[in-house]
Amino acid sequence: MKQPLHTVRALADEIRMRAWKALEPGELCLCELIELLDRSPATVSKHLSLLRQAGLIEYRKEGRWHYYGRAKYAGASARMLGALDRMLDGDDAVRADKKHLNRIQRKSREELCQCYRKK
Amino acid sequence: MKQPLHTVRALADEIRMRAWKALEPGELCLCELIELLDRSPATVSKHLSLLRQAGLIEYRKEGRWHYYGRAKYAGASARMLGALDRMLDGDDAVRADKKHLNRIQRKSREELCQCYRKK
DNA sequence: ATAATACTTCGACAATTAACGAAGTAACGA
DNA sequence: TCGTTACTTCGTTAATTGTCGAAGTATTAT
Repeated sequence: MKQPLHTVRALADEIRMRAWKALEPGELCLCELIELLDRSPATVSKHLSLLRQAGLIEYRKEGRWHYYGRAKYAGASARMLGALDRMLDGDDAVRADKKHLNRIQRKSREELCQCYRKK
Repeated sequence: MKQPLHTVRALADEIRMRAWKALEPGELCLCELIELLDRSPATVSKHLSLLRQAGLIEYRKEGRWHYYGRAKYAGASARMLGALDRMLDGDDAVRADKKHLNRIQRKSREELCQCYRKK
């Protein structure tokens, strides 16, 4: 039961499912995900660490920035996750996130990460 | 986000994932699932009602017995659930359940459903 | 050095969920 | 009709999970 359950549980949360889907085209910096998901840095960080524990995403540090991206999947996992991607393509929230992410990525680094200075 | 999340959440529990997998070959009576999953009737019934709300299983009544079986899936859902089935095939707990279920199904109706008389 | 930035981890609290006994319902049997 | 059986729903309790502020860490800037 271990691995499939672990994988499914990791995706069984709105924030984590949206984050995972947002990483389909490529890696993102945490600050972009914070802005996209509209949660505190601590919360987003914790969700991503959960996805990481499940082996669904990886991350690399580049100076101060932490980039998260999908892991490589194989076998039945890959097929399951691929099918889930297709299920999510039609979803309203996912499409809203896509638009939102486009706007976010047009911003500069200075405009982003405002979340740390906001108060 | 609605449907895919609903589906994934329904499966994000050990008992429900085992129940769902146990229904792959065909429908089962609740008392068989109670014996298999080793939980109280109330607990098993509630888990199955959750799977039903997610559209993953259906049930029909035949006299006093309630038979649960998988729903028909289509499109990306079908592919996702099919891949999940393959992921689960290798799992130890799933294989133990298969053996256990074989033994359970050799029992008569009178031997089964002892769970209601046990105390 | 010192200060700021971009995060993560910790600790606390609130909300959600799993579990089951007890009470309720529907079907069958005497 | 009255009891029994097979189950569901309800109500409570315990455990888990989501959330975020505060404190901690690593990296860059001055």
